[in-house]
Amino acid sequence: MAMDGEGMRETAARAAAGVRFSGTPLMAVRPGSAAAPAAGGGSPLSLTAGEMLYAEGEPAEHWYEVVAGAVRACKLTPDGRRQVVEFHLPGDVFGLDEVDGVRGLTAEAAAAEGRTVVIRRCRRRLESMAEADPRFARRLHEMALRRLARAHARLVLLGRNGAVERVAAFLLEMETRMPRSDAGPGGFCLPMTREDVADHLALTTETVSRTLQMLKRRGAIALPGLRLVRILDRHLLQGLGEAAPLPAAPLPLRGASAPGRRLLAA
Amino acid sequence: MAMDGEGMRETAARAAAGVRFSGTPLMAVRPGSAAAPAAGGGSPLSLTAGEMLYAEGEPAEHWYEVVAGAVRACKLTPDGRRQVVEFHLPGDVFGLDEVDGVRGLTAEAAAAEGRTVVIRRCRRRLESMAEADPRFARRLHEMALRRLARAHARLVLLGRNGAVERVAAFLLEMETRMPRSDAGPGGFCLPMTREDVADHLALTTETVSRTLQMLKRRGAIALPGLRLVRILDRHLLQGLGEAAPLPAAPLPLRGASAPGRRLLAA
DNA sequence: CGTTGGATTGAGTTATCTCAATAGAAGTGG
DNA sequence: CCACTTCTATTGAGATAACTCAATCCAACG
Repeated sequence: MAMDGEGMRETAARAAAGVRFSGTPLMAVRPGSAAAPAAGGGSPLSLTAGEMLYAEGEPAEHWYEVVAGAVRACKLTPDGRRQVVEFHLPGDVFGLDEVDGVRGLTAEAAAAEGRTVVIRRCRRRLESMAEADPRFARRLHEMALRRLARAHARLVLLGRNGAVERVAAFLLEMETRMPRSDAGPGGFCLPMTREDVADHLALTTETVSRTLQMLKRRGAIALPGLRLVRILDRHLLQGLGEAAPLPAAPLPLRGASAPGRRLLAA
Repeated sequence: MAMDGEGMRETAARAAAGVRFSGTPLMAVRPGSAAAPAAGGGSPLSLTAGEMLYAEGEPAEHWYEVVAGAVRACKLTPDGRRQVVEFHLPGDVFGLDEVDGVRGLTAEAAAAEGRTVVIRRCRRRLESMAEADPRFARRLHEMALRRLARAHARLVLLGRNGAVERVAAFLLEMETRMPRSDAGPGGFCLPMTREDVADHLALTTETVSRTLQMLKRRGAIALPGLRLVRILDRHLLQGLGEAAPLPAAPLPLRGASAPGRRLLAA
């Protein structure tokens, strides 16, 4: 597996240098900075696959940083349907977008191989920091806005794209977010099961599986291992991930919905 | 139409008393408050159906408040597909969730009858206010978090619900957000076309139409006019809007996807 | 080496989409 | 005020992408 021994220590070291969300450090640990103490403290938690960190509706007392593995943030419907709203990967922070101090999502360890490690810290402390330092508060606000923009992009993906486009977009996103440790260039390890991917893309495991195999047959990706993916033809994948092939002459300027056609076959 | 003459003046008056987003006033105009001048100023704009306020990618210089009609905030794909991410209704403010000062969504007047009226104000001024008053900055942050939670709820709706559930949820939401001016108790006017609704719920106009007619046949709603809706059986709608009917004995605790079955017929 | 849980593959079903036609409002100009 | 156009909404019939159910495969693990 990718996230143990050397690999894991490397990730932990990077985390110690500054908490990140999507590439922007939340708290750069400059010596003497107000942020330094909070970045230093915190309790590491080690979770096995499926373990829950918190559930929707609970009071929100902590926020978290992923060190290794992956966390899924999901909504559950009373009848057992599940929507994975977001995956949190090593370096990401999560659990600080709560309204009125109540969890809006459920967070569970997703990584199926190895353990998922997170660092837990106090929300109260973060809040007092934000009150003391307006620039820090602004940073938090900006992070929330970025997540909002992300959620909007996902709405389009789920609302207006077919299975091929969803899976292609997901693979391209994961490639940029995961450390490319295995499988050479363009290769990475998916830290979650097909079921998790399906619940994220609003598909079934069967459709995810079939779509991956189709992308492989088409030469867009290679699947060197159960969880390993290597991007072979990024351009092809991007084409599939962005839109359906444009219709020729009678361009439907307002045809709002038209998922990719005839793409699973051959 | 509902939003002219008396009705419209009423809405404008309410707006003058304080800018609201989803029930929480953004700037309560207390005499002498720092917020008062900003709430007072601003240029009113009158738009005809389809007119664009701003487009994705443009620099974001202003924010807006809806006075009458409705605004749709949408994403457009290069091939003409559209996803209405949110509708902004009278009393709502929008256009202040931008990342790096660039529009992430396109905003257009949606209301098909009458004109859409918005008030435009300077983002710069809002930002300096936020810098001056941490409590105000906090309010802005909270509003963003609320919109994020809303986006998450919509992800579930689009990802894990069938057409009936989406339409039912939409009607219930609109009932709470729209002024109940026409059509008596539980009655309101949809300020957008079926196409807008379809692009919001990720359906086609045909499916929206068929679903509405089905809800009418079932006695859940009445459709006294083209755009008028009256909720007759809120309980039934809520049942349809929340989840598919629970399967009897063999409960699929992990069956993640199962859109409502056999609901369009009869 | 058998067991277990995830992943894949196959065959049939269906909810929703597409295409096409009709019906109804709203607006325009004589 | 009434034809005429135009846009929106509804209804019908057939096509299809994705789902469901079911079987098999495979890797990991005890």
